[in-house]
Amino acid sequence: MARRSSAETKATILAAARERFAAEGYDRATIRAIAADAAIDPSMVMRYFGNKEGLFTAAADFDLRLPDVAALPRDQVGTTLARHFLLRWEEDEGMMVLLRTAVTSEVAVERMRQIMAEQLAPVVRRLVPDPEEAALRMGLVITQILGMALCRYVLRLPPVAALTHDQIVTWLGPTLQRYLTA
Amino acid sequence: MARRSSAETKATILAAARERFAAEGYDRATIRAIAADAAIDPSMVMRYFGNKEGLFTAAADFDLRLPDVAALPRDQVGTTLARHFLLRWEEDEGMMVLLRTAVTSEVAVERMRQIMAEQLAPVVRRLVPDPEEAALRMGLVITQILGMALCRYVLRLPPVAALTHDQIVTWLGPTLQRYLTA
DNA sequence: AGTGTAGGCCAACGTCTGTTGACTTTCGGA
DNA sequence: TCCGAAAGTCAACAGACGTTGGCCTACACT
Repeated sequence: MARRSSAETKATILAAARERFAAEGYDRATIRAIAADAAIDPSMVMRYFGNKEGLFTAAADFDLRLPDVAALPRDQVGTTLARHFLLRWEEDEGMMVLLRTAVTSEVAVERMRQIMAEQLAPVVRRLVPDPEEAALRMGLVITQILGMALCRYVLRLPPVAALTHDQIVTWLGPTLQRYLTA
Repeated sequence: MARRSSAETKATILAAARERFAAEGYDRATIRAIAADAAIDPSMVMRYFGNKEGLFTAAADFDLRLPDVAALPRDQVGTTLARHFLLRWEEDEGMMVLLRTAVTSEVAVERMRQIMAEQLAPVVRRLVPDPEEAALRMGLVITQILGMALCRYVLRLPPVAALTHDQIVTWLGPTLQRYLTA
């Protein structure tokens, strides 16, 4: 049996962890199950990631890859942002990991605040110079974005899951536009 | 030691369960902890509610108490709904129970779908007669409402938690108005 | 060929969980 | 006064979990 390299195994475990955390949340995603998915012994997970929290931290790391919306025509900010987040949710499991786990784990909430502050806040601040108002605007935007993600990908509420990409962009775009520029 | 009646004990357990489920979610809210809060033996919980799922079902039962928005002036639907949900979130722990647990438990999701269908759908359908369009409108509304509740009460994101009631009504009202009537 | 080391496995630990059944205590009605 | 049902306690079960330490084994380098 060919033996895997350290880096390969680590990547395999991480991929399995991301899937499990995204699908089941922190508590129900057991190390034993993740190890089984990766076709490895549970003790290897500990070797590479220290403990469960370490594994989670590695699995919940991601980049929003936000475009510089301040460079766009001002009236396209809302729809552009809506479309961007929609694609991002569907291609990066890390975002789902964080949303699912943040509800039960204080560590995950802290990580979410951090990502907001580091990745979303600077972009918003380029649109809204006043810091206090920028915080307000960002807060409103995040409620609508996370609300859509929650209902569509986590809860899978039928009327929301049935929406097409174009419908979502058409309806959420103006909302985000108003929250940011009105 | 004065002995409690069956109904009293059951109510005490239920109150403790609601608090624990709302604060910690389904998995972390243990029967032992709930029983301790109610100053009772864990086995009594089983006696009164059968099993953990039965206890949860009882704790997650609640009424949205939606007003008949179709009777209002049409342009006040959005703000009225925003204000109503805001108050409802803050006075009924049952809603928090369901939101927190729905993220990890399929049973809770099913219950949430049911409440939407039974309590929210009829109200929306009085505003939007066409059933297919009513489903679309309701879906949009629920994303914004749950998104706000998630960010404010569960994740406690600072910019969202800092909002006043009036700010929320002022900003979310027009959004809901557009989702329902535009 | 020999050997050190990195990758991997196995068995077990202590703890916590939901759940069960048998036992004890209280109290209201015949 | 007695007695049976109701309210409550106690101890234990079986399973799952995160985590640990010891042991094996294949491979690269001398």
